[in-house]
Parts: sequence; C-alpha cells; structure tokens
Amino acid sequence: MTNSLKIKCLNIYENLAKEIIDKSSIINIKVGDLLYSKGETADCFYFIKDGLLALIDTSPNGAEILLRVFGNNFFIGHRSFIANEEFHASAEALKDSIVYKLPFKSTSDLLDQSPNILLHITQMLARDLRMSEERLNAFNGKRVASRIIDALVFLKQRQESYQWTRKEIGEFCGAKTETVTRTLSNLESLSLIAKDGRSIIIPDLQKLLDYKDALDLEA
Amino acid sequence: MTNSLKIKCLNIYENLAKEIIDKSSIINIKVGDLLYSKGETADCFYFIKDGLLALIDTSPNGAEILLRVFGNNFFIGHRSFIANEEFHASAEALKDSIVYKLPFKSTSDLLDQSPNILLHITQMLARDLRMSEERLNAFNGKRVASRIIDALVFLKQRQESYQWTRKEIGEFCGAKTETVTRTLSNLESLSLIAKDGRSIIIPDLQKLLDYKDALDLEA
DNA sequence: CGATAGATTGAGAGTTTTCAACCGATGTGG
DNA sequence: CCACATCGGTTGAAAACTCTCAATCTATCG
Repeated sequence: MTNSLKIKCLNIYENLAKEIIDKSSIINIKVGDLLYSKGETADCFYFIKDGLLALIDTSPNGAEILLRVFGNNFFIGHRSFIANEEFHASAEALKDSIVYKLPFKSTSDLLDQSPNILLHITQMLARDLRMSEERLNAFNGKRVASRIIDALVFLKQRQESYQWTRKEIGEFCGAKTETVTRTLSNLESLSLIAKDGRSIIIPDLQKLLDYKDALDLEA
Repeated sequence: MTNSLKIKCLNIYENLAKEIIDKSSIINIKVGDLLYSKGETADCFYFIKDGLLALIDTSPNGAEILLRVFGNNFFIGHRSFIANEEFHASAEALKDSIVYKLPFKSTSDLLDQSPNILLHITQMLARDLRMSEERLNAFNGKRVASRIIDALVFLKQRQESYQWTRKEIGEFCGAKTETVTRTLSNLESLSLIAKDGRSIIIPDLQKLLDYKDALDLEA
C-alpha cells in the first residue's frame, strides 16, 4: 500500500469515527462464519474495524475462488450496495473480526451524507476492477506457476501476519492445492523461496519476480 | 439491458448533450485503430457517440484477452481516469466509431460539475467488477464449452449487429479459435445453435443455457 | 501422545492447446 | 471476368499442462 493510500484510508477512518460510527452497529464475527451470503439483498455495507475477511464464490461443481481479501479499515459489501444488486459472492471471516454495519440506506444517501466516502469507494472499485481484469489476463495467458507467485506475493503483502495455506493460495489464483505444493517445492529447490514449517519466506522478492517475468515470456 | 438502465443511459446522454458536449472534442476512429494504449496516462475519458470498441490486454507471450466491450452511449477510459492510474489495457475500435473526449480534468472536477455522471460511472464500475469476478469464477471452475456459451450469448446481446468472429469469442472467454470452432460444431450437432455462413443463430436461448447449466454441474 | 488438518509425492487421466493442413468466402488488381 | 491473395473457419493428430486420486508424511494442538 502506498503512503498516500494509507493516509487516505486513515482519513476515511477518522471521518467514520467522528460522524458515523455511533450510528453503526458492531458485529463480532468468528473465524469461518459468514458476514453475508451470495444471493442476499445488499441493503447495507460494512467497515472492518479489526479482522480479516475474504469474498468467496463457488461454482456449481464445488470449485471455490477467493475473489478479494479485506483487512483492517477496509469496506466490504460496498460493491453490491452501490450496484444495487444481490451479493454475488459470500464474505467469510478468515479470523475473528470486528465489523461495523454502516447506517447508509442508499447510494444517494451516501453521496449526500459522505461524498468523500463515496469517492473513496469509487476509486476502490476502479482499482479492484483493474486487479480483477489483470487476473483475468493471467488466467488467460499465463502458467499456473506465474499465477501462484503472484498470489503468494499479493496475499503475503495484504496480510503479512496471516498464515496463508496452499489451499487458499490456490483458490486465489485458480490452482489445486497439490499444484501449489509442487510449484512451491520447485521454487524452493531454486532457492527463490524458503519454507519454515508451513510458512513461506521470500528471501529476495525481486529475484522471484524476475523469475516470474521469465516464465511469462515463454508461456 | 433492463429498462431502468436504458432510461438511465438516456438521461446521462441528455445530460451530456446539454451541458458538456460542446466542450468536448470529437474523435473519429477507424476500425482496428486504438483510442488509447496500455500504459498511457489517463488524463481524460471518453463517451461513445456511435460505434463499437473493445478493451484488450495482451500477455507478454502474446495471448490477447478481450476485457470489456463498449457500444453506443458507453463511457470508456473512465476506470483509469477515476483510479488516477495509467490505462491497464488498450482500447481498440471494432468498427469505425465517433467518440467524444470529455472535458473533465479530475475526479473531484467530475464530482463538482456532474455528480450524476460520477454516480452513473460508480455504478457501472460496480457492475463491471461483478462481471469480471464472475468471469474469474468461470475461468476457475468451468469448462471451456461453458465459457464459450456465456461469451457467445453476452457478445451477441451486447452488439446484435456485429459479426463476432471465433477468435474474438475465444479472446473474450480464454479459448483458442480452434476450440471455439470445435465447441460450436458440437453445439450445432446438438441443434443448440445453427450456423448461417459465418454468423451464429441461437434458436432457443433457454435450451442453450440449460445445456450450459448441466455442463457446469458435472465439470 | 494421539488426533487432525495441512502438506507432499507419485502415477495416470483428461481437457485444451499446438501445429499443420486444408477449405471456402470475400475482395482486389490485371 | 478471372487469378490470386487473404482472412476466417474447420479438422486431425500429437503434445502439454494441470488435475485427479490415492497414499504417506508432518506440523500443530488439545
């Protein structure tokens, strides 16, 4: 996260703290539980005071994909709220979390009361759309190994403290657990990563990304 | 497109016509030419008066993906403009088009001058993010045949009059031209589609979608 | 220490791609 | 009007990548 973005998040948070928080209800959600489910009406959205959640979609055959990951000071549920749609995926707590249910009733309500928050959310949607489309491009043209490296790097930097599993890394980038394991073992044998028990260490990020770039060229 | 959305687009267009169009410059763009290229700075965005454009990204190895398709009365370039980022993909004219280059200088400029347009764009971003994530889910858990059917149906309804090629259908859903051909031939042999020269006819949309749903279950 | 979830490894299977050849329609210049 | 180039489409056979399934191992925790 860039510095300016960090500052913007803090501003949003300050903003929320001053004006809105007391009108919100506080939700405590336990690891593994859902904040909301795919298909439900999005008549509100949320702000994560402290925690880690993931937006997860499931294919009819059971395949799961981790669409987005939300940490402290992130909004969640805003996409469906803004689009005036049902939730298109489910929000699951990856660890015990504290979430505010925000008091806005409609998008124009949000525009009237807190245009800065609306602007912030608009920009977040624009960035998330880019990231989603970059992932589409990766699914289309790149090898699993490349996608796994991307997922590893992204998830680690999004939540350094969380122990991401092979399954979750695979669900983020469209790979099976076994494929993630094999790829990581290969990367370890190339000294591009190291393993400490179940956790993964990246000794030299640039070397890892250079290796990925080489993969992308030949794929 | 729902009726309410259609009305909203018209309103936006009326709005543009009255206040903004005369401050815009008109761009004529020929089929195959680029409105903008990946990596360029997005210091403005555009409105399509008449035409058809596609947002296309390319992998380092040359694989192309058709990220979005824009017809009459669509904005284009707004994502990068709003996010304050470089264009993450290139915009190519699929047929000769007339495009307005809009006069807004920044997102807050847009908020001040035309909050309705900002709201419209925000909602469009939210819907496009859903669609992109639904495609990620399809890449992850569904067969090519399923994705090809989705692409065929979506592209046809987005621009009925345009003759979509096998290559374009494949680039929209992550399949090679030959795979699209094979899949379409198979669908034809099942009487789920018909071919008239190069164009594809869907005699019974519901039957086709039912077939797709069955595919998704067993995949 | 045993139980359990997560990780690893191997062998075989399956889907989609790759490569190459060929067809057919469309359009252009001589 | 024909010859020919070109673009899009079709088909087949072989190759490649990733998955599936099954067995085994090992962190981690009560």
